[in-house]
Amino acid sequence: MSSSRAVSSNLNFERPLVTVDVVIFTVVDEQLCVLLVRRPEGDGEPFPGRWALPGGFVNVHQDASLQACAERKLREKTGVVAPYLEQLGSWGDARRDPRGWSATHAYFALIAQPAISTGSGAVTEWVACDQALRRRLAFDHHSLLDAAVERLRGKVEYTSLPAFLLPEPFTLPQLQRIYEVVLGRPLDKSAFRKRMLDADFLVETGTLAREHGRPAAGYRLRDREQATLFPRTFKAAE
Amino acid sequence: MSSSRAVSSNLNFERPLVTVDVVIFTVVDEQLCVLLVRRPEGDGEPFPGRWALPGGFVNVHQDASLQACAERKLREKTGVVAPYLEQLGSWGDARRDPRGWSATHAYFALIAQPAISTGSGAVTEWVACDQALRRRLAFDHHSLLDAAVERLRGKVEYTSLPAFLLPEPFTLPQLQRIYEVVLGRPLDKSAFRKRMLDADFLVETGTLAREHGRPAAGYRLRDREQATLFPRTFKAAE
DNA sequence: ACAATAGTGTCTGTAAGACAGTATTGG
DNA sequence: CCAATACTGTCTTACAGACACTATTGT
Repeated sequence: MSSSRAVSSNLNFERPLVTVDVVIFTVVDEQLCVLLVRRPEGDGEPFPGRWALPGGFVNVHQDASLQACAERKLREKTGVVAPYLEQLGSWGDARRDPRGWSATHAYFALIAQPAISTGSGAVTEWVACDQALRRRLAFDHHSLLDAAVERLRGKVEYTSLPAFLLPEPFTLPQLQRIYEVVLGRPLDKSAFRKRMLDADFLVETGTLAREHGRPAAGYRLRDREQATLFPRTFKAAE
Repeated sequence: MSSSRAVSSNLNFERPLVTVDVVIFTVVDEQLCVLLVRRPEGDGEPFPGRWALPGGFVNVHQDASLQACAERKLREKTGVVAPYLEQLGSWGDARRDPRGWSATHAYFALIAQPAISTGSGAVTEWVACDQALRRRLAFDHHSLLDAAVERLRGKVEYTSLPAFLLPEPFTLPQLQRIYEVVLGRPLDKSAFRKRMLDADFLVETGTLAREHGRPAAGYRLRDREQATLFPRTFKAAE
């Protein structure tokens, strides 16, 4: 397609740089964490040594689509193949990258556990979200991360999204903990259980023993492709 | 910024084409409509003569940002300056444009009325959404339009978005009609009014006379920058 | 007075939150 | 038996929906 066909209309104008960045969330020690990578120190590199979200240029010969590009970045950094992956939005202007007018396509991913923290050569680190937002990140990655956290927090109020942060099978008390971690407030056990089970997005898979106390029922997601919407938010807006 | 500074890192790879498309909604005759433009017939133009969403290449010298670019497209086609404008998402892959790997940033706008239907030279038309989705549109614009309609329909269930489709001041019965048009089902008057007034996003501006019957109270939006979220959807999910 | 439209009051059903209760495991 | 955790039942409250009612205009 992009090879030989002569096109008479004028395409000889300057094109922006096109990148994809991925905000990868997981939960470690009951804390919502995001994956950061260190920018290289090479000559001419923007923001050398700064922490940044994993990402990079779209390779028009390697990447079939933006989504495929995001999946590639995620795979390269974490080894995870089939995560929950959702487009977050795009950020593009003349000044966000010193190398020129650039537009980045941001995705956000929810994965179960840092399967491999160090994949390729780059230095990567899981950082608690609140802490990551206090660091001086490269480019406008503070904005991207902020938007991602806000979107996640918002959606947690009325979707099953947090279930994608847990390895399967999981128990309802575990899931409730995740909700509470992301929302930053406690939830009522009875209401939580009724809500999850009524939404009918979980499949029971047997009983899971824990260290102490009564074993809990194990569950997995009926559909790992998309989240379920609840008819209401958790607490009425005020 | 993009001028003279020598950068040693290698930027000599092929860059995708970067465009912005805008899905512009309005309501005409109690129908949700979208603005379409006819593709030019020139030699080498993709999809000559087909209907498409208004949009075009990002001009790195003219557009300060993607959002500014979308506002420019909207202004050029409709003359509208300050609409509700929200990013919809991005579509990018190797095949959507025959001229090469391209990525488009889609926005969706809600405006009050086709102030000027014909701005620049291009042929433009307001088309009812359902009908537009049955036409064969250029590029992957069917997908973009479909996503925009779905997003709008979805958000109408729990946000004040439809208010941006009306010229101010408007009345509650008018607003309810818009909700019903977009949702495609009738709503209860009492419940609707309670919900709108409780959400506290409207400001009363006096009384508006109509052709027949009792005059209605006029309202305008307290904040034209963003929509208000309701705590529940209109009808419980089933 | 009547048509037409705007706006209100009242009842009911549903579901979330609060919270106390019961159930099942290991030591 | 006790600690610890999982799960359930019951009561209350909030609010959306249904629907009948009242209010205000023009003719």
